[in-house]
Amino acid sequence: MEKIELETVCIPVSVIRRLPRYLTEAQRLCQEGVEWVSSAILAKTLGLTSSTVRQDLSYIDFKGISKRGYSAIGLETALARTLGVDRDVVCLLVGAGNLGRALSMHEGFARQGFKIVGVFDNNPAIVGKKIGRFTVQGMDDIAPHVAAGTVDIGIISVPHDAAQDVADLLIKAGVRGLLNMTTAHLQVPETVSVVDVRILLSLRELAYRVRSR
Amino acid sequence: MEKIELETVCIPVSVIRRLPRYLTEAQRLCQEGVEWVSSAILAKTLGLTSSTVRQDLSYIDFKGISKRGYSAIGLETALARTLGVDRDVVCLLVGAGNLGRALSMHEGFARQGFKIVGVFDNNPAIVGKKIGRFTVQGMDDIAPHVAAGTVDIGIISVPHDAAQDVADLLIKAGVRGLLNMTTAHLQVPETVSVVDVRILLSLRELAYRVRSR
DNA sequence: TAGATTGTTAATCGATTAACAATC
DNA sequence: TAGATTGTTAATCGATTAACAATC
Repeated sequence: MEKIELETVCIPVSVIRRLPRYLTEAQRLCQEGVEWVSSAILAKTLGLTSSTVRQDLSYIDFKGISKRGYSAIGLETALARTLGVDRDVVCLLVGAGNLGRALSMHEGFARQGFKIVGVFDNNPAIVGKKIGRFTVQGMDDIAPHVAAGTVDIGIISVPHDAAQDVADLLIKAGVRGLLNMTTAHLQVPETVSVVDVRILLSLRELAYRVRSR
Repeated sequence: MEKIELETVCIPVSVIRRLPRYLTEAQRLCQEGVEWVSSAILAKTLGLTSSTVRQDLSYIDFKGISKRGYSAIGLETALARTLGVDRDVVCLLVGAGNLGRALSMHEGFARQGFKIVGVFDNNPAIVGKKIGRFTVQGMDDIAPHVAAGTVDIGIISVPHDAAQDVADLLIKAGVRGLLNMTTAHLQVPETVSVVDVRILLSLRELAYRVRSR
């Protein structure tokens, strides 16, 4: 009785967080016409050790070559495949305050394959208003939008106290990934992924570090 | 020959990152009139284990009480003192694109003690324009501004390729802490602290996690 | 008092780094 | 060939979790 091992190697979260940075750097190197890059150079550029770089890259389906290093193009291709960069990621944005507005108008995201397809807010004074190329929609419009099944990610940029309700609503509608821009901790079922971007907490961390010297 | 131990306990970065979250929660509890909170409840609310909570809180100058837990007010006070929340943190913002504009107009930061005192950009088409209550200044105005010695933090929200130059300029002017909103890795001397907020990388991480299920 | 909850020590877990044989 | 650089294993480091005596 043999076991067929379906080599779906699980990539640790710590590595996943760095892969996009290698991709960005590989793209840059390709643009500049650089053909080969060593783990030592990559490490220097990204603030890592060469050991970490080699460990990380061992997770993707791509091999370097002794004495030469990694092919920039090969690296870019393999990382893009691993991260699924070829396909657009469809996002909904909830919360049309200053931050939400900035995110919805940020061309950088669209250029990198993150397409915002709807902006929502619960404030009647804002609903119906134009923000860049979007017309702000009410919260009731979220569910039908998600129902189409094309939405990958919900971006939450509402006040702290509204965050959990918005998360619940998005999850109920079927969204499986949340980018949490609030200071709240979101309680979600196992099937849903959350990544936190907490600018205020980062500022506090920084303030502490600057002062304690 | 005795050694006098100056108990300046160094708080690990992992703990520092969580302290602001305890503070936010303690403030909320106080507002709601809650007097006592246990490590188990705090853990539940913040998505941690009670063990982690007790370990973390052991670093601040404040003790809980067996059977009752932590006094919400005492916790708030001690955390505020540890994090230096009483004093305003003075920030400069460099890069008046969508993101920079949003940050400069975000009242939440000011309310939490982070005062932006100047917005700068190298684009002559933007310099002199009004953004909220700010008039965008040119890059040459940064150095004299910092020279006054009151600036704690520089916030960098410029394109990837300009990030390092801006960091160098801010550091040369005397800034000791940088909030990096770009995808670039900043090379800085040991005396300077950097905290990264990389929204695009967070989006990529999330996209990967949503897809690999 | 009995029981709940802390503070702290020890055990576990995972991530990073070091080391080195394989190899181009 | 000699030397540089990879891929991978083993060692280290640090963070998280478990356990439990102290204690209110």
